[in-house]
Amino acid sequence: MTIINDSGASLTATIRDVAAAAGVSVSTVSKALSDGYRVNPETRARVKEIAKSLHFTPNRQAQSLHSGRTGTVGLLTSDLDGRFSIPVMMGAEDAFGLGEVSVFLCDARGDSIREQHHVRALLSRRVDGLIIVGDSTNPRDPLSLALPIPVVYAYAPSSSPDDISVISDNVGAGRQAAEHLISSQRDRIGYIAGDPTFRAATDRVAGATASLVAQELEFVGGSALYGGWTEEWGRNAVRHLLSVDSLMDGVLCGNDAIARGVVDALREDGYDVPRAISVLGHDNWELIATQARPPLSTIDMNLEELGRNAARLLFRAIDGDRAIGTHEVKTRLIHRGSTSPKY
Amino acid sequence: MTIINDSGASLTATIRDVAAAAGVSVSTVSKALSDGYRVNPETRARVKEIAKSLHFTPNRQAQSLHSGRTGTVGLLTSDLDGRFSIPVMMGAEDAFGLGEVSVFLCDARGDSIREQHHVRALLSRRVDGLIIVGDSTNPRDPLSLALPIPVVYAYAPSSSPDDISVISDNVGAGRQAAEHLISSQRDRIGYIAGDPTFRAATDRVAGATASLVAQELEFVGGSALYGGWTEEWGRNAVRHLLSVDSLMDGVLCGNDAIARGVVDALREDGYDVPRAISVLGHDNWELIATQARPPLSTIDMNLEELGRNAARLLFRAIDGDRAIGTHEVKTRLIHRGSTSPKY
DNA sequence: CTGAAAGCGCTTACAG
DNA sequence: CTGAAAGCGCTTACAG
Repeated sequence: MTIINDSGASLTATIRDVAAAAGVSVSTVSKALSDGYRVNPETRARVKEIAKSLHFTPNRQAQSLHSGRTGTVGLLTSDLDGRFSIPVMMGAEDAFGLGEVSVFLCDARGDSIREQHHVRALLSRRVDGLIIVGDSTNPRDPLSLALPIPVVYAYAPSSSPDDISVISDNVGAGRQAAEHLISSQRDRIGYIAGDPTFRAATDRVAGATASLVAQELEFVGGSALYGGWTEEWGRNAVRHLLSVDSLMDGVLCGNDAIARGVVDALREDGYDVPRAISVLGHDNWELIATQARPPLSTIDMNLEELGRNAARLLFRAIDGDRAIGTHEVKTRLIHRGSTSPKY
Repeated sequence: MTIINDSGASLTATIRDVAAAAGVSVSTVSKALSDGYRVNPETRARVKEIAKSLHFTPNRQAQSLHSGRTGTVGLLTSDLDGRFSIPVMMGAEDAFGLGEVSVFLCDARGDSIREQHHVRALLSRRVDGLIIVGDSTNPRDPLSLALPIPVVYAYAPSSSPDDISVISDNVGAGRQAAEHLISSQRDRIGYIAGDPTFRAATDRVAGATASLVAQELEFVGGSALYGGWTEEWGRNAVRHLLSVDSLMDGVLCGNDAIARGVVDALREDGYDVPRAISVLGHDNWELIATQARPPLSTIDMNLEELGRNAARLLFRAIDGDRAIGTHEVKTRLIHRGSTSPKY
């Protein structure tokens, strides 16, 4: 948008305005502003001076016509209101923003038609690459269009091994969780898992199971209890587990909502958390975890780091180095009040 | 990024490739693809056919050199992880996405240096306009740079009356909350407010106070109790209020976290929510509100609508119609289990 | 060291 | 109806 003022000059100056004001040619202005070109130091100084006084900002759209790169990237999410995609996006935005690239945000709202539509729009803007961030850890179908630019799948991996994906190490997270309880001398551990249709739920259970087995332990009741991701499920399930083993001393939970339900039920039933029974969640949802009584120990997925990695992998791919395969980011134990040594 | 295949043809076709393949001039292709130009129907059909087979997508960057508009807009947020900015952004993205405009996302992280940096980057990309999404309802200083493009402030209004701002009607929200309790035959109402340095806290109290006064009522203890936005504050404050008036029959809370603390404390102390004491929150944070026992009635700020309005106002401004001033969006009562008629 | 020219991918009067 | 030309804002060999 160009606004013309009284004197007829454009409010957003072009390189020609600068050239005219400096009394040199357009090409000289271009070189003077670019560094790395041989230009008389005085000329350069004067041009820069004038460019600044005119608030000249080179038009990146025009520049990109030459470089072939636009310095833009598309971030395509399937659920903007998702608790998982936001931190991933923050990380990516952060990694890109430091360089010179700007990110286009598109929300497909879980609709593949909408997704295609957005991809086309992004292509017409000649983005240099694409990050597809998913809303669950379940693998997803790769984009159906053949794209002339690199794509990185974040959080939800592509189901194709030839694509570039970055995910959380949920199996490792499960292991990390179990090891934390085991190292706190807990040996009667129950597992209250989330919705079994979610890969995150089963992966976490798998990791935890492996750790128990390594210690020749097994879960209270023989195996993990699957349900939903809610507090209510946590409350109900923990009471059931206690009816199976009244001496249970540790509970692993599929996420923090479940864990919160568990600590609420235990407190109401007169159990001492964390001394008698330690409780560990997943996801580190601050809103829930910090306000619980006691505040929840939990496993953080390092989602911002995941987003940063996705950005880095995309950079590499844009530079021709496609690191195909699924890259995992390590999780991190957050120690709060719901876990402690037994004695 | 252009990938060259075996035959030497560019993978991302240009208008010249189409022209060559169709045996017509570049200008004819341009017109054929644009509709609204007089072109032989057969030529047009053939050109479209070929364009499609070549996967031709016009380069919007190049197009914008002529139109003066890029069809892009900047969304500058001060806290991407904020619970408030996300829905606002969703609304804006939604309103823009339906048209032909793409949105650049920038997260300033509450840092005004970073903000300036992002604004400059956006300017160099020649965005047609800017939406500044705040992280609280407190008015903020307008952008210091003089911009050649329109700006809309969302959620946090600009402190300048000459700017365009869209906010939630928090005074109205407070009124709506109080009227809901009053119409449920509650007449001994306490108010547990949030952090008094937040405009949202004081606005909501102001609205509720006005409604009570209109009924010749006053809050338990004479006035609202300010504290923090936490569950713990809610638990402590409600017990204090009960010590002041053991017959209190309604509690208005500054947000849902406070309300959740309140219902927890009441349940633990043996009060019947909602019959004996009704409790109402603000913000409609699903994660907290739906999981509370009972689920929380609350006031929703319609943030997506706020975002959509911001987008519409920006559209208008880009078209030359700057609706300056502060536009309010109405809030909405969400009725769940924590409020009910008294008898 | 500086500038005229060609060109990036497209559009739009203007001739024919 | 079609195409050659000029131009949008910039960059980059190429002469001078």
